[in-house]
Amino acid sequence: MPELPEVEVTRRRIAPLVLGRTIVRVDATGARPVFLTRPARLRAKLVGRRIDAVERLGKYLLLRLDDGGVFCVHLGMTGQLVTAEAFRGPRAAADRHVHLTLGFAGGGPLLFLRDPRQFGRVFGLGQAETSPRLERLGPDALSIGEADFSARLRARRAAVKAVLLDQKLLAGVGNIYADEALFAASLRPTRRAYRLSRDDCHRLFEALQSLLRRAIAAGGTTVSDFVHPDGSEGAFGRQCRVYGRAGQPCYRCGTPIRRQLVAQRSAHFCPRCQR
DNA sequence: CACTTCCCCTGCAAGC
DNA sequence: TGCTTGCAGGGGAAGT
Repeated sequence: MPELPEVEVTRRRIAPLVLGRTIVRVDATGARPVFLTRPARLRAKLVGRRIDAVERLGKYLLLRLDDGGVFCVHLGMTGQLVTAEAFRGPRAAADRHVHLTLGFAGGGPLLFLRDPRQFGRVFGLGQAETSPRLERLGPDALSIGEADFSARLRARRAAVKAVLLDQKLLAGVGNIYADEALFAASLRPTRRAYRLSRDDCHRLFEALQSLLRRAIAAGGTTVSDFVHPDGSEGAFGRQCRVYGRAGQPCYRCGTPIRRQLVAQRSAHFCPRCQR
């Protein structure tokens, strides 16, 4: 599922395709839950606008428009922002999971939002508009400093896994990278955040930073449905140490990896290496 | 306020 | 084989 690295990879790949281009076509298929801004209104906000910047905040993609507005995209769990070359079997027009198509002036490629489970969300903001969804977000996981990270973690009593997943605290971390970072820092997902030592926080911070950067460099993780805009897959999945490995031996000590629900989400960890 | 539980949606795997 | 059931998950809303 797209987390910070996958969204960042998507941002880097679509930026050269859409930057400076003017949107001339917005096809939206029905009133799906993905449209926080209804299709007709979204069309009115986007058609004729030029894309001046492609930014990312946590797991949100922000396409800045030439009138000061912003087109916001969250890929949810199975969302993909892809061009026509990503479609191998059914063409885009016949794909019932394509909810939005953007066409650009001057021969730019079509950009499709495809999302089978429809947990993704799109919305448009006018120049003076703000969104509580964006305002709620904590600092981006790649730009936060260690002192702020530690202070925020230790202010919470919940399980450290649940805290890492809380976007109000830290934006961008999802289930895969939370599990992998906790493994790299030798911390159990169930540890209470406020009981972490300075050294625990230090190791977790370093593990998370390193992990996110390596994942971006590898093109993200293809678990579930994430693909690049051209349909190719991320290569980081092969580097997972615990995620999706329940019952298989820990790469460090051989103990079977355990899966346990934490905050209603499956947590994967090594019961021997992580304390 | 802090934290937990439930729910949206579809594809896939497991069970009968 | 073909059906049903359960599970996966981001994050908002409702509940404790």
